[in-house]
Amino acid sequence: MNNATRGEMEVREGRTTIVDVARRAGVSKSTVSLVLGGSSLVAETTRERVSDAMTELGYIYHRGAATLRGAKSGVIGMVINDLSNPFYVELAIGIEQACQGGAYIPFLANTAENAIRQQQVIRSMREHGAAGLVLAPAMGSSASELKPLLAGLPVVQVMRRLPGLRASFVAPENREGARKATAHLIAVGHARVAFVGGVSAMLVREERLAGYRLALEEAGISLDPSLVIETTTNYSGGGTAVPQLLNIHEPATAALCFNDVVAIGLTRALMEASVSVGVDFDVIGFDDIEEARHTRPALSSVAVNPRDLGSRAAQLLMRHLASGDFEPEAVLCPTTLAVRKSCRAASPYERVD
Amino acid sequence: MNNATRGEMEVREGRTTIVDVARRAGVSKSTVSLVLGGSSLVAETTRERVSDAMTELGYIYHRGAATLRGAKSGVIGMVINDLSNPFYVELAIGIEQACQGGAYIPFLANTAENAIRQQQVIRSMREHGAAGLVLAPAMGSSASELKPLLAGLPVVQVMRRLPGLRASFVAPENREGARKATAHLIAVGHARVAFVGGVSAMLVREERLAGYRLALEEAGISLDPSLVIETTTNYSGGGTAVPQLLNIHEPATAALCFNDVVAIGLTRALMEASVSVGVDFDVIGFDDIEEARHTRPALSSVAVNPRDLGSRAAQLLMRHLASGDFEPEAVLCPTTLAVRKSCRAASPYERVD
DNA sequence: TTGGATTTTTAGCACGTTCCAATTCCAGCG
DNA sequence: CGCTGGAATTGGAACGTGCTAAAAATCCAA
Repeated sequence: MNNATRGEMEVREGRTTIVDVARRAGVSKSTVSLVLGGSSLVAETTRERVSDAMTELGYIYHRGAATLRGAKSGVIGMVINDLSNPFYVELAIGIEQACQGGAYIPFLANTAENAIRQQQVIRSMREHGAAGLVLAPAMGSSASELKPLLAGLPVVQVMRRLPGLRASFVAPENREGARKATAHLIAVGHARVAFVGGVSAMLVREERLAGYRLALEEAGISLDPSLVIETTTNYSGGGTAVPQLLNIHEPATAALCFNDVVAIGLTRALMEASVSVGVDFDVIGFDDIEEARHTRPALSSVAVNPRDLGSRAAQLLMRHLASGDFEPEAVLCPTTLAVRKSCRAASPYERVD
Repeated sequence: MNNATRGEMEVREGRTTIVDVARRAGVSKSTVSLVLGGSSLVAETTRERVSDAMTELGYIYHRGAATLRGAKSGVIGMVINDLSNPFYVELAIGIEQACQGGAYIPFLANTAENAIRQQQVIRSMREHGAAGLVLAPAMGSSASELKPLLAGLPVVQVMRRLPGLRASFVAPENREGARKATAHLIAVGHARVAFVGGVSAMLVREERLAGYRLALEEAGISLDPSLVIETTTNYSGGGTAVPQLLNIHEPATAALCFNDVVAIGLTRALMEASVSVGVDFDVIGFDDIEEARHTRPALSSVAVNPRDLGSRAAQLLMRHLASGDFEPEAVLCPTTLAVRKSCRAASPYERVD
């Protein structure tokens, strides 16, 4: 058996290439390339012969070799700050869904709120030729450290905006959502409404707090700084606020919380202190996570719809990619107030369940 | 201004390459390559000069071009069946953590239990040169459809095993966990213990059911088929089981559930039917998700520790990659029984909170 | 059959990197 | 001064794919 005939049978050492397929199908590699590109220049019978050869040999397209020639990779990177937070998981799923059927496949990486890791991950995505990025920036990361890494790459920021970074931005209407919720609490009769959760360094909190202030102002209620309470943003954080809400001269009778997790923590602590939430004290959260529907009493919340947010971010990115125009754009997504048992209802916000 | 001098100043059109860096640093491209590889063959001063040139030009390594020469990409793919399930998110985080500091960066893709999408995603990962895969197979996918796609690629399956696929496998000790939990219910005095949730097609359920059977057998209790109840695996599924548990000749007094979500649904439905869980009726779930700690009464559960599972899967994959030996291996992770308020406690399982 | 128009296929180069062998450099030695 | 040998650097040849210009094949009407 000589080399020539063995060449036909032999399973080639390395990866099967376009040339192997071409040999098997009895055409040139260029024809195979045309088939891969779905060109109409190739005859139906030839196309089939080539396709068969590909499946027979288990051919796998080599994107690295393609990007070498300047082809776009078809990958968009999702760089997410905290996957242990269900909110951001929903966001990621929204991005993914928007990519369905489109020309892009999304790959997800978690930075776990770690700026160093965020750099690694972005670098790695670029090295692999990602066409664009949806970025939910990690806490403590700055525009200056990311600028050189992101140069020339279309980026859409979600939820958090890095001041100084020239890139598109998609976020919920934090201010308007907080205003609506606070106004609702005032409308059902509360005069002492608190704002609970988060620390002052957080940009998102500033926006929500601004909405809270605006609603008070509109109702002619002057802001009492002792009713704005900073806490850690977890279950226990909500609990720690209880004494500051109740053990004061004029106790608060309602609270808008920075997010649902804080609100749930607050609710539990109030119930344990024999304050009946939804009757003696009204609570509204923010984000409307899945759990809000399942706690007792069910938590009212400003619904942000993270899937929608993710989906819009992805769509914006794909628009940038399709047009080649990376001019930054800002998209604000409307919020809705979901009123449940944890606060009183009144028109136009009736209970949703 | 002639071309030669302009060449120095000009910002090159496309991507900055290793050659641009070499020119800037006044060395050959080979030297730059050596610096990139961290070779000890290059003098310290030269290395610095090259590094400076790289940052000045904003050079980004082109992995595609590298893999062309046979270099490994340093990427491992996590193909996960359902990211809207917190359990699998934890699993993914475990994989990620195990990769920290290692030579590999994990990229995550969600298949949403969709076999077609799973194929696309795996194909895409291979096209980008993933060195290996951690795969949590989508429901309804089969070994035969994946075999050609996975040929030659080291793969570690987690949680679910595709019969017929020659690949490593990492899973919790489902059988032993279910046995322990059932034995505990029997030990605290129950004679009528039910198994609730899932449908018979699910392999994982079969394993857990086997452990349940084994515990009954060990206690000399004969299996009552009417106490093995199939339901959908969601909150409402647990609720539908209540009549079948209570409206029979000898009602069940305890239940081991297929997973925590079913168990929580069952608990709610029982409480609404005025059956006090943890007093009149004992419930144990499976997986020990975060929510188990937060529902009232807190849910007892067989803790699977998904992070550990993910981390072991990643470690196994990296061992395969390092050794080049892809001989399949099976790893079973021990489970622990976390006893909380939803069932009675007894030595050696005292309440954990 | 012929000439031109149209369809189909081909050969060859470019891309950014790594590997290999070859070359230069330099200090130390006889 | 030439020689040696190790350290440092270099040039060139791949690698697998996409694109382009051009060759080849086919078709059609006269």
